[in-house]
Amino acid sequence: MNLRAPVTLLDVAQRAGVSVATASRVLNGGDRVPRPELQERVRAAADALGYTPNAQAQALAKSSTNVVGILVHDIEDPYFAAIANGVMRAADERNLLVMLASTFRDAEREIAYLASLRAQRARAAVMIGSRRTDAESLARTASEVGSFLNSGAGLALVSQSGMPAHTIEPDNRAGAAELARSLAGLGWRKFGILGGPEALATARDRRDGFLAGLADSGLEPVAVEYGDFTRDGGYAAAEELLDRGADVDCLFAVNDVMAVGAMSALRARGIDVPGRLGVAGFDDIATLRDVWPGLTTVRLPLEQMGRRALELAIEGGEPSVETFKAEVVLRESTARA
Amino acid sequence: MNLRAPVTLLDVAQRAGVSVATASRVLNGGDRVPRPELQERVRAAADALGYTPNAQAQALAKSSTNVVGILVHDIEDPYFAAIANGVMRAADERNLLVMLASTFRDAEREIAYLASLRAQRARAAVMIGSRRTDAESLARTASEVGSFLNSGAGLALVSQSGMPAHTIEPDNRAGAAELARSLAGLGWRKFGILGGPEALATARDRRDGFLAGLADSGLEPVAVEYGDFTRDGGYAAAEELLDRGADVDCLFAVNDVMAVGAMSALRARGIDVPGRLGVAGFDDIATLRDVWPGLTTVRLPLEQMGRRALELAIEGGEPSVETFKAEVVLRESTARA
DNA sequence: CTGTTAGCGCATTCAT
DNA sequence: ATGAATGCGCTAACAG
Repeated sequence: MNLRAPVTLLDVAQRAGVSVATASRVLNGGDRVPRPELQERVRAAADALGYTPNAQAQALAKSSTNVVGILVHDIEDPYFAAIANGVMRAADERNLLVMLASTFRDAEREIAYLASLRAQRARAAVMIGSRRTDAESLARTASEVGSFLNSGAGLALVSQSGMPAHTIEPDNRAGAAELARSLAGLGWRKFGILGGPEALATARDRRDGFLAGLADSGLEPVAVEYGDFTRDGGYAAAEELLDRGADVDCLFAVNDVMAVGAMSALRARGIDVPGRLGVAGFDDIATLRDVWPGLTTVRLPLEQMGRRALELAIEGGEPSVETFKAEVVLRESTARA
Repeated sequence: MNLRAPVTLLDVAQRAGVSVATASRVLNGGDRVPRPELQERVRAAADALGYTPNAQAQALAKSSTNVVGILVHDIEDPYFAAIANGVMRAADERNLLVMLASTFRDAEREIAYLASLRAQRARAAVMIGSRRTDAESLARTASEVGSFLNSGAGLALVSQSGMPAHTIEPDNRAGAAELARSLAGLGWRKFGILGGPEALATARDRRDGFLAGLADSGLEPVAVEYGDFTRDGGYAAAEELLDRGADVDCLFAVNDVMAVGAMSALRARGIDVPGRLGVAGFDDIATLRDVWPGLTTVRLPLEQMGRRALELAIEGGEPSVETFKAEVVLRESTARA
């Protein structure tokens, strides 16, 4: 009740006329509990004084915390938000506190955050999103990942393989391949691919999968254009491709936000979708399910992937790899007249 | 390097042949630094051993942490994600670690999280989003807020007034009023309002502001329908309003996600926007800027609001109220033929 | 300038 | 069943 009055366990114990040990036992549980009468006395004293255990001290004493970390590239990107949401729900169910960091796609920042989590003695961490395959920074990240693991904490990565930790992989290749076959089945023939940065495994896999799917249908892309893995990247790539005068009838963007950017670019040029050009994306971002024409895409169980990642990170054990299937969702943006 | 080997400051000190105090001084800084030679010895020993300071112990020793908390209703909602992003950027600049909790709109959970932050001795916290004005739970929240503040931590609320802490308020009323006047100026006359839960101040203020703006133009709404503050809420409210056969020519949804839901409902019924019905929202969610027809809305400086909230929370001091202006953004969804 | 020492708040043996 | 004492890892006086 008083201003700035750090009430400690000792205060509570004294007011209740017991030892700190006893107070600790009733307020924390775990151990064999004291006699009912004492319990009440302690509890009464505790909230009379407005006692709040000092989590830092507890952590130090039992050398273990209940905090887990989440690393994402950008929490505003709905893809990451969805996965992070799954991690957070799972954490909440286990009474774990979450430290969330947005790395803004900066490898240095990411490494620094991981180190911070280690300093916090976090119980586990989940890293979401694929890293650029730049040899040097990848090595430095791997090194920090090693230290993290060695500290005894658990770790799981989503969409990033090659690290000695649990891995959750969306089946990007298979999903993209199936999408390609579905699109071909619909009658589309002249495909243009809007790829992401070559350094991102996720972007590469989706492109390659799509290519493989086309091949299955005896087709190959008319054009491939690359851009950032963002809305603006999709917009720019689409413009580029159009400027080059590529003779395409359907565009596949390696993720939904790029696809939406591309649709805006087409609209700006008065190109009707799907009338003159079909458009498809990947992810099935919930927030984008109401765009018009409805975007054909490949659905990923984002939230579940997040949940599972946390479970694996907490469980620890030998590194494992779990793949989550993707499912094609056909909507109006690729409907044939 | 070794598995599960908690390297402590003492280990480093011994290996460097100095005292823990010295080791602490060079590894942490702050104090006057020891002679260069010792510094190197300590640093060398530190990373030879792979030393990582124990943040818990540090916090306990200097009774202060560098963690701040963020409470949002739902991190998947782009509105919250945008504000949280601002908070996180500001935190990053100050080298503060962020604990993020999604309360899933559960008051109990929110209170529990605040208590956890207190237990963690968080330096400050930012609560985003307006709470339901349910008397009892509001009182309990207020109580926990009081405790939090009393613990010496800073606090700032975004979109929630009435608490004895710093407050960031978007100017919902003025923004909605200006939107109403703009729309009226465009020639729209028969307005339907898709309101949010009456218990949410944000939803109420926007509706009331819109009403006031209409009044300024000598108009009043033809119909008002309420729904959840979500995409589905907007969809349902729009259907409801249509089913009642309300004679409207323009719909105002109190936020963008509701507006987008409403647009889908209209589309499902073959109602052209803006041909037969205009539609407007509020927030100017970035992810929705590519919907078609482009959604007329009211832009809020979401990220800046988040940044400012953190600054205020960290600064502490007397509770203040800062209002952020909103700006009408006219797009195709309310264009008159 | 550097080393010694006493807490920080709590969990936990070990006695009683 | 309870209390006393020790240590968790580190910082901050206080000495030397």
